[in-house]
Amino acid sequence: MLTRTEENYLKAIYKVSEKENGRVNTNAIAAITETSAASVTDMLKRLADKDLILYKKYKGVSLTKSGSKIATDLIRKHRLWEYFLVEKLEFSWVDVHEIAEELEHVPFDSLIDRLDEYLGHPKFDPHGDPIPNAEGKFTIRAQRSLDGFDIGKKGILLGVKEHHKDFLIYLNKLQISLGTELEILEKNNYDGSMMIKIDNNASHLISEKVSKNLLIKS
Amino acid sequence: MLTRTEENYLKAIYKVSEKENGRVNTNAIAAITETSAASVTDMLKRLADKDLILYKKYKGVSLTKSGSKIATDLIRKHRLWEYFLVEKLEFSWVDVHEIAEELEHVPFDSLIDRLDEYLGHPKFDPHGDPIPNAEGKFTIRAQRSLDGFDIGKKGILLGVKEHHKDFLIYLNKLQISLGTELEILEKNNYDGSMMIKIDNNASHLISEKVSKNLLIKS
DNA sequence: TCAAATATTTAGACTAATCTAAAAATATTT
DNA sequence: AAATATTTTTAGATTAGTCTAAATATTTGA
Ligand SMILES: [Mn+2]
Ligand SMILES: [Mn+2]
Ligand SMILES: [Mn+2]
Ligand SMILES: [Mn+2]
Repeated sequence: MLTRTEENYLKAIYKVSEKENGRVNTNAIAAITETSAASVTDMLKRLADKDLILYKKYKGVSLTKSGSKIATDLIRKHRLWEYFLVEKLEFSWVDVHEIAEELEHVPFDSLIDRLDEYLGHPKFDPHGDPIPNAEGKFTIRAQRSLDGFDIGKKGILLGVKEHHKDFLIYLNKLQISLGTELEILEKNNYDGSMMIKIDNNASHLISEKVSKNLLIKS
Repeated sequence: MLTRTEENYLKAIYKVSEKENGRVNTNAIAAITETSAASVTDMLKRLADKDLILYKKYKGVSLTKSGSKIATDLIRKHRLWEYFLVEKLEFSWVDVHEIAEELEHVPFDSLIDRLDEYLGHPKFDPHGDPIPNAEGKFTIRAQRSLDGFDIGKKGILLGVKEHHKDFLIYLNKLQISLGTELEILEKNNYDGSMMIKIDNNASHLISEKVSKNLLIKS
C-alpha cells in the first residue's frame, strides 16, 4: 500500500510524461507537487526503491509498468468521481476537481468497480477527458482545438484543455458547456482572436488563448 | 484543518464517552485507535492545545463543544457514506464500514450537504444507527434489545448494536436484516438463549449474546 | 493504611515528508 | 574550452505520529 503522497508523485510524473515524452525532470515534478526540488529528489529515491520509477541521478525519471498502472488507476478514480459529482450530486464542472483530488485516494477496488457500474461505465469526465478502463486503456476520439479551424466551421465542444477555474467560470458566463455547438464567424489574423456563434444564439469574440483550449469534434 | 489522525482520535473519544459518560481514560482510547497509551498521551496534549478536549493529566479527557461538533460531523459523514454505499452502490452492510472510514475524512461541506440531499436526508444508516443532522442532532426512536422481551413478543429489527463482520455475516445467513420481523418462541432461563421465528418462516435458536445485539422497535 | 497492581506519562528513538542552504553535476554562452 | 548559469543532489533540521522502556501517579485490597 502506497501513501497518499507517493500516489500524488506518481500522478505528477505521469502528467508530465504525457506532454514531454521521455524522461521527466525533477523541477517539473516539484512544480506540480508544489514542493522543493530537494523533496522531490528524496521521494524519487523512495519510489525507485519500490520499483515504481526508473531513476538515474541527474538524468530524470520514467515510470515503470507498475508505476504507470498506479497512475492510470488514480486518473480513473479521479475522473469517475468527477463524473459522479456532476451527474449525481449536481456539482458544477468548476468545483469537482478539488474534491476528486481527495476521493481518488480512497482505496478499495470494489468501490471504484461498483461506482463505474452505477454510473454506467462513462467514457469521458465532465471536462471531456477520457476515463481509462480498469486495464488503464483510454478511449481515443477525433478532436482538435478550435483555433485550428477556419471561418464557417461548426463543431460540438467535446472538452477543454485547461481546467483552470477562471477559464471554466468564463465559459459558464458565455453559456458554453460540453455539447454546445460553436461556429466560427470571423477570424482575426493579427492576434488569432475569433468571433464565434454559440448554439445559434449569442456571438462572442474569444481570444486565441481561449480557442486553443476548446476541443471540438473533428 | 485537522489531520486525519486527529479526527480519528476525536471520534474515538466520542465513541467511548457515549458509553461511559464522564471522562474518558487513556487506555480506552488506545484500544479503539489501536495505538499505545504513550501515543495517546502525546495526541491528547495536542488536542488540548487546540481546545478540542479538556485534559487533566491522569484524570482523563472530555470533548469540548468544538471537539464534539467535529466528532458528530465525522459520524454524520461516515453514516451518510455507508447509506450511499448500500442504497446506491449495492454494497452489503457487512462491507461498508471500512470504506466509510476512509470516505468520512474527505472534507468539503458542500459534498456532504449535496450527498445528504441526493440520498433524501436519511435518518438512519444501514446498521440502524442514527445519522446526525448538520447541527449534530440525532434522531431518537423507541428501541430495545431483543433479550429484554418475553415469549410471544413480535418486533421489527431496527438496528444492531455490534457491527462485527462475523455478526453481520451470521445474520445474513439467518436471513435477518433491518425490517425483519422477529418473534420470541421460547426462552431458556439458564443461558439466556431463545428460539425465534424469522419473518414467519424459519425458527432458530440464538444465544443471549446475539439477542442482546438485536435492537427491536418497542 | 500502605504495599502491590494498574494506569498514565515521560524519555528517547524512529519514519515519512517536508524545508533551506550548500555542494556537485550538467547545460549554455561567450 | 572556459566561464557562467541552471539543475539536481546532499546535508542537516523540523514536524507529526508512532513505538518501547522506564518513571510516576492512582487505585485496589490485604
Ligand atoms: Mn480533475
Ligand atoms: Mn476532469
Ligand atoms: Mn460504520
Ligand atoms: Mn453504521
